[in-house]
Amino acid sequence: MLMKKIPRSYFQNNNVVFLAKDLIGKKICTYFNDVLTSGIITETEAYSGRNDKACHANAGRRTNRTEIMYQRGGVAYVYLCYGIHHLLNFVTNDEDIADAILVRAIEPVDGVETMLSRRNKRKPDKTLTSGPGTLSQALGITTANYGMELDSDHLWLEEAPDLVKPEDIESTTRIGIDYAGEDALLPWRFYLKSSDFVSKR
DNA sequence: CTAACGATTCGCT
DNA sequence: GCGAATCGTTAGT
Repeated sequence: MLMKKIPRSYFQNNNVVFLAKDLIGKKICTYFNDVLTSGIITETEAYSGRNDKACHANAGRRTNRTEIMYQRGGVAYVYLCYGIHHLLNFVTNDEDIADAILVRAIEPVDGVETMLSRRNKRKPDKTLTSGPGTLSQALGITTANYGMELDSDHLWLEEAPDLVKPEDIESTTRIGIDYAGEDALLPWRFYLKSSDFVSKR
């Protein structure tokens, strides 16, 4: 099935919360070492560079790590969490506005054998890609892909294969950001209700 | 230079 | 349910 690649301009939308929800159901693909792996995005979280204490680049915070978030939307922000997990984000909005979307879960589609191998697993189940660290591992994404364009030959997104209606999507508070104070209450996490591949209910 | 810690995961109880 | 794993980033001395 031939699907249309999503252009980088898609990520330049100025509403990161809208985009985080809109990304549910879309397909993310990687092509490393002549192997295609892909999955349907089932869970995301929005982070706003302005007025969001949970965001690494909140209030103009500019470091080597967050620098990529200030680029024009359409590139990857990958960072190492707990010294172990590589977490994948999509940089969105315009230049100098450090919005990003964390991909928290996908439903495997192509290259399941490769994903199993990368994850050191024998059989596919919901633990294969239902979490921000595990899906990155399954797709072969590491901090080496920091700054990679999201319409490149190695990492790209495709239009949703199936229609996802607004009522198919649940919105809740974001995970693991208790340090953000009142911003931890924002309903900026989205997931596909019908999917088994969701990190937490 | 030093120390604390994290947008997590896994194994063990 | 709890705690270890593990290291780059960050802020403070």
